[in-house]
Amino acid sequence: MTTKETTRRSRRGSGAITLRDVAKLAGVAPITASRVLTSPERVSPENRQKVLDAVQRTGYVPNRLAGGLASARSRLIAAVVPSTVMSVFMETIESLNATLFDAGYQLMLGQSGYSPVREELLLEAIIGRRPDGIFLTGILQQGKGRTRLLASGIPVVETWDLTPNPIDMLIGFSHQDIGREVARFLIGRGRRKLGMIRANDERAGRRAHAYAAAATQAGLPPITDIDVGASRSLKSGREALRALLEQNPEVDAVFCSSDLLAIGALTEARARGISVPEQIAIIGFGDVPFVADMVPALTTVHIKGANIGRLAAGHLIDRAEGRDVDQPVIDVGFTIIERETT
Amino acid sequence: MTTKETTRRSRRGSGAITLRDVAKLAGVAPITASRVLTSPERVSPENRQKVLDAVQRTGYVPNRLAGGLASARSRLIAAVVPSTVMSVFMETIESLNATLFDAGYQLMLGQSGYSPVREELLLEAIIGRRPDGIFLTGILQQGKGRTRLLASGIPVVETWDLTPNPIDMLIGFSHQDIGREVARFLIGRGRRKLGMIRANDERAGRRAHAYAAAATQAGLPPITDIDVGASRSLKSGREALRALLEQNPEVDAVFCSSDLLAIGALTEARARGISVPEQIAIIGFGDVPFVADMVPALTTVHIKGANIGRLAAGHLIDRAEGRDVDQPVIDVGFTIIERETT
DNA sequence: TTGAAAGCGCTAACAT
DNA sequence: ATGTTAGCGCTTTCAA
Repeated sequence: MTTKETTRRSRRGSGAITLRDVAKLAGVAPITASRVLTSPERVSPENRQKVLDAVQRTGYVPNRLAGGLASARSRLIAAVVPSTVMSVFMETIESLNATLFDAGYQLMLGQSGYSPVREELLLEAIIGRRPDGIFLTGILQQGKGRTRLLASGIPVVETWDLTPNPIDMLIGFSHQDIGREVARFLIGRGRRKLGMIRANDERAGRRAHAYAAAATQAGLPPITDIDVGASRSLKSGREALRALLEQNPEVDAVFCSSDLLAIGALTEARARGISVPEQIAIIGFGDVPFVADMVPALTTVHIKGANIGRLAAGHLIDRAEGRDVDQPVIDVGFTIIERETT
Repeated sequence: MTTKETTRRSRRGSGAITLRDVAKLAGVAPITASRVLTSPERVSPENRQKVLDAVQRTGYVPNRLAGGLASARSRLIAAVVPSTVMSVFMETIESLNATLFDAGYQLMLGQSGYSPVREELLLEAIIGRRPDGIFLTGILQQGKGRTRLLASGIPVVETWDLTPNPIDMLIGFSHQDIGREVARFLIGRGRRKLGMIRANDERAGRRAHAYAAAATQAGLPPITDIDVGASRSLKSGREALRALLEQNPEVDAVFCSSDLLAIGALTEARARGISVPEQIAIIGFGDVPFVADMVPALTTVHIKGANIGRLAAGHLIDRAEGRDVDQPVIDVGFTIIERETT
């Protein structure tokens, strides 16, 4: 009775039920209760039942902050995306999240907003949470962010791109190949005056370069390239087609850096009575869910976004659980889906 | 020299730089280093500088798991959305996330996938992380989830709906009012045979009911209601319009439960040579970014999604920091934006 | 203004 | 199979 185990302490704490409470109620040591929840097979059926009953009765929900701190495994995965609204990446995030959740991991979402400054801050915030893995949309070439990530030792998977020197794991495809193949595709269908409408992000830039190079290599005149800046809206697609036609009225094919821009171009073409694909062929990028069912259905470059998410989740989980990843770099490729606009 | 401070312990720990390391390097106590990072004004300029230097030199990133555990403030906010792909909620999530990030909070994203079972599991996983606040898309009527949330004591904001008995805070609008006003809007423009195309979610159901009731009340024949199930694709919008016309060839106005369904209906109408708005008026819901610039531009119900996110973040942060929220329930309303399809 | 001590709630390590 | 002990890395409390 003079022992201190019933002593008031209580100047801190959230007041929530703890593992201690559960263990006390079940009449076992805290570690036994802990084992019931993490490796039930290592506890006798009787004790297991007692603990589970206590959990039920108290409505106990384990504090993963504490668990993560003690075990150095947060079961948190962080994902960085440039943007979430109408973004081609969300399919990837959705499957990433679903796969992670089923394996007992939680997703933290960060938006870099296409800004390097913000990305820097974001990475610091992320590392502070000690996630078991980090998912990056795109790749991270040199810079402070890359250094920090490397130093953190946290498993990283870069995606939606390819690079000879990934930080760690990589699941993507070649933007250069896409640009080249789209050019060949259009040329193969008799197009000769190629145009491009694109947002000014780095990946779209690489697609554009390869596209232009392939055109030149085929002996065509230089492509007409319209940069819409940061905006990826349907509206800027419309405006861009207008600008494109002004610069080069003879253009007979346009590669757009996103489906939304392509729909904008398509809309503008229709508004001007330009027939697609007869006078102008239009091809998008991303194959967002609804472009297949429009009239005319959009020809576009399909990326298996959900697949990227699933693979990335698998890799990250493997690494988090100490398993080796046999194929740390995967090229998931792409497909040009021909529909009615080419 | 016989003190234990230099004793090897090292059987645990992640090996990362800790506050201890920084403090040692700066020649101060850990708590002083801690203060530099949380309340710098309480530390002398000299010590402050020494600590900041040490942070720089070591590349120290505070472990927020440990901080959260010690302070009972995780600076984590959890958000539950039904889906992320092409979803009208993403604008809300984006502004929620941005506002939270600027205030030093991190967002955890959970997908309920429109399934109550999954939602249940998700809530348990979320509560386990001890977030400082929870953002819910939609409202949570009775059920285990609601009970658990209430029991957790975590601040909750429900959104995108209204209810007389919110769990805690609420930022939304009335789906019933929308249904009624859309009906009145169409009737006011001379439409008499109203149709509805909708996904089978509960909120769309309430809009549909009010819409139907308003039609009946105005002395119109019963509306024709097409349920597309769980699918919200453009394709199902097309199929739905087909079904609608089969059931009721005379229909002269269609209210769709999402913009994507509306675009589907629009597409099908065009494919069949039905002129919009002359023969059929079409109105959507959500006002996703690009429907304003299509041809024809879609008439739709606009919700200030970004506003909901910002307000919700503000409320959650206020509550997390112990401030009172003077307007825990906010009706952000809606606007019918008339464009070219009505 | 600074620091020592004592935890936050959990789990790894080492017994038994 | 179960328990004891000692932390994880930080912050609160209390004292100087």
